[in-house]
Amino acid sequence: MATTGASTPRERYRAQVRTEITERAWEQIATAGASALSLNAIAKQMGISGPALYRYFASRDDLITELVRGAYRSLADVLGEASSTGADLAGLAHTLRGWALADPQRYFLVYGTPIPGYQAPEDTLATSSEIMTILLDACTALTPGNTVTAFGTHLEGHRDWAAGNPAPPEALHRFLTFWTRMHGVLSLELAGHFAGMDLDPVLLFAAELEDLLKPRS
Amino acid sequence: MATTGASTPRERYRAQVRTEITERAWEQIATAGASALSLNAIAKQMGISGPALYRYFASRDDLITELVRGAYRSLADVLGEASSTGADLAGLAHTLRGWALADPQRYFLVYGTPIPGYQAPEDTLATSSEIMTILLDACTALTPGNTVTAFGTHLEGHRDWAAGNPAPPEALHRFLTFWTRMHGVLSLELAGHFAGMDLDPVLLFAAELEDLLKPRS
DNA sequence: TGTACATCAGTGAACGCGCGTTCACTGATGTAC
DNA sequence: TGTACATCAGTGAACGCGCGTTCACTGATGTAC
Repeated sequence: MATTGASTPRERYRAQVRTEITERAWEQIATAGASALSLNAIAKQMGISGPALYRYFASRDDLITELVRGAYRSLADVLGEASSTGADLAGLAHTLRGWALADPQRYFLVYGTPIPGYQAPEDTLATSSEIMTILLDACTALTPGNTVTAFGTHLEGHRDWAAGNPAPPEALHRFLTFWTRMHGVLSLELAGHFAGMDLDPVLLFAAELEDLLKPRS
Repeated sequence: MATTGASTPRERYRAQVRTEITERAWEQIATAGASALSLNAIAKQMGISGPALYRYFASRDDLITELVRGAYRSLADVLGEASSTGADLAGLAHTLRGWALADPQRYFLVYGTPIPGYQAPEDTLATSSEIMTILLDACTALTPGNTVTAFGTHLEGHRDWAAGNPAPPEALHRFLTFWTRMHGVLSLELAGHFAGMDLDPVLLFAAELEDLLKPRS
């Protein structure tokens, strides 16, 4: 929760209205999906005229960009918080799951179907790295004594994305496995693909996590 | 490739135009995403007037439904073909990957971010079962001698979705693991999340597949 | 084979709608002296 | 404390646009005798 420097009444008011706009925007996304986001609809819901929103966001794209930024930021914050209070990889996994379930459309805005042509703002790359770093460190804490896999060896030669993180190859491999497996279970669960199957998604999640935590051959 | 009963010239013509409409629709989805699908735009691209499309599809939703149906059908066909020519679980995995890479937006239409409020047509449930059956059988062929997991035991009591398939609990568990892990790698790859990372997605896919094929403890 | 009729693909005008965005404005809030 | 001025949030009218969909129609294709 980064504190803004706002201090004058006007600045506080502006910040408050901006916040309300983004809240309404999230509500709308949850109801009809990100592509149905409409500035006029948000204004109507807030009881103000459409053009008034242009005092707060330069365009519709600008608002979406802000939402994307907020989603990344929120995930980085929640994982950072968990990690700094001692959570290990299993704890982070449950934090991630809680964050995803709290607002599925927020999860999908970041990790779901990309809108062809839409480019995420550059500064989300930094937040994305922040998230990876937290998870990668948790993987490093878990790997001592593991055998290096073939894929781990590949990664050792292609580790630019790890941004200087000294994680050993086993940790790099485990991080990717963690990411893709958690995403696999979560995204199918959130998309409702297990809905008619009468199975308990949390048990599947737990089983995948347990397998992930085992020492690797 | 189920053969339609069409025989008169008019029926053949109709089928051909319907096909062209869906082809243009796919092109448009690939360019701007499923939510941007516009009947008028398709008509313009085909050089005919907008209302003419109503001879072929009752509404925009009807067209989308047809696309969804086609996507499921196509995957079931391609997996069925592979399976009936002797492919094992690994072969099916590569078939799935090939199908997904051939048209990412088609993959996402089925397994991607759901559009809140949109209901897939009921008959896709049958095709979905068809897909599951093929994969489940391949899992069954792989499981003899494996230990039953806790999650496998849970599934034994919640196997209605397997539609009478006599797969043992280990196979049920392995099927779900197969599904979520493949989806995890594929959907992140197709969404471009590995793009800036300079790693080879096919190696990650292969590593996950290899792990999946190992006997389970 | 030729004529009379039915079918049906495609047209063009029209409908109401909601969208993003601009612009000149009013009126309230804050600032300077 | 009171007045003069500047800032700026919000309004309402207007813009052009593309959408899905309907309707009465024209003209070509197919069918029946």
